[in-house]
Amino acid sequence: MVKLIGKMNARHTETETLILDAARKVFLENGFDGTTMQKISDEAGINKALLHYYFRSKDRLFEAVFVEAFSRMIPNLMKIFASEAEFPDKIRGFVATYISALQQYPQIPLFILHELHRNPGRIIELIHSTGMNPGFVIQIIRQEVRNGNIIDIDPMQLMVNMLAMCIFPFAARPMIQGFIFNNDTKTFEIFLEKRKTEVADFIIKAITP
Amino acid sequence: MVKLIGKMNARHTETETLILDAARKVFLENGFDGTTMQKISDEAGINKALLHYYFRSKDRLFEAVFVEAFSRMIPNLMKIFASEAEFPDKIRGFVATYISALQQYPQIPLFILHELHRNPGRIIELIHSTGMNPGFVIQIIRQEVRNGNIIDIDPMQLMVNMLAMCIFPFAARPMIQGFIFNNDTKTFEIFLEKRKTEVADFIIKAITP
DNA sequence: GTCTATATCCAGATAGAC
DNA sequence: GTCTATCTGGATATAGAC
Repeated sequence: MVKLIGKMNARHTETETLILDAARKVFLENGFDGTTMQKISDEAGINKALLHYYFRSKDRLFEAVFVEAFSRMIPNLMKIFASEAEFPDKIRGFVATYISALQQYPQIPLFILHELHRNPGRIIELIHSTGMNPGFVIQIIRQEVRNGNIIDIDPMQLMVNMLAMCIFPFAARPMIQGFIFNNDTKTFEIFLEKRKTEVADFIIKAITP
Repeated sequence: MVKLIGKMNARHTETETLILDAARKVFLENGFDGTTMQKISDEAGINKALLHYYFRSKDRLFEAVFVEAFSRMIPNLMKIFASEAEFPDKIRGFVATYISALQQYPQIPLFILHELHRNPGRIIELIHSTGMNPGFVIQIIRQEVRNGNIIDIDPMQLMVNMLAMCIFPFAARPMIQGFIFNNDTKTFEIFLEKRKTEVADFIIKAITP
């Protein structure tokens, strides 16, 4: 009994976690089509057949990784907009927190964008499963416009602008780093760090009346 | 001789063009890993073996498509910045022209971003082969800052902001359309149309002193 | 130049020993 | 639960007939 409790409390067995870690790494780097079960089992240091023992198919294993990554991409950052802070401070909080979150998993944006393109149908299921609601932020923005706190701007456009400036640098990293920074990783990271405040300032200046 | 001239003037034979058109379509939609030679030959309505007759391998065929797409992605829009127009008008021209260009090939952004991620080394060759120079635009912006025509902003940050707001909506279309527009294609297209002026206004307001 | 047929390889998945 | 061995399908690529 005592032994069992120890085992039951762990949501995953050791091997299962080992596999998921390896799968996350390989899938995020190479996408679904670019990933083979062999690569994953090599990364995990176990046998290929074990993958099928724990997760029945490549699809199921991918789904586990994708859902996890997706929930990180659409974070509960929305809560920042629900706070009582002034609107400009909400912007500042959102931008800084979001960029910081993405810095921890920089491959997620491109991964999600590519896989959503491959299978757009998956979106609908996932929207509901994450329980997030973009319409909420839209409402907040609309209210700020009505109150005259910000200029008359389409909330959708503002929201996409915000997301674009936060997410794009991660998805386009090879291009930006290669073109503009002569492939210097360090410079690019400083650039990202500065964006946490620069982007917020940029947006705020654009929308204050 | 006369017959030959007719043939020589055509850069590609009929079949070659047929293959390239099909390859472009399939590669842009599915990426390198998601594409099979079978799909391409089906799309072209010819035999699989013919692909290898005209282009030796899948890699070579892909390269032809990629280079063409890449040169569209990094357009000679840079020339707009070389004109004698006022800086705000340059912004307006760039945004409107770039978004219009992308509307014609909406899958290009995600395709390029994904493939560059898969093979970043390819960038260096291509930067030179296209003969484009991002440093040029940076210089223009820096000059405007010096002249006091725009606020003191890091030219790199401004440039990335500009590119992000133009390109991101195309790369993230399934997400934006699915989340914000309830999967309504028509609404999304109107949204894009409006961005041609909205984004420019947004940027100009953010950078005018 | 265009086809059919085939060689070769590697992927995902399963069977069965331990 | 973990391994080796193997099945089966589908991929790129080539050989050779027409």
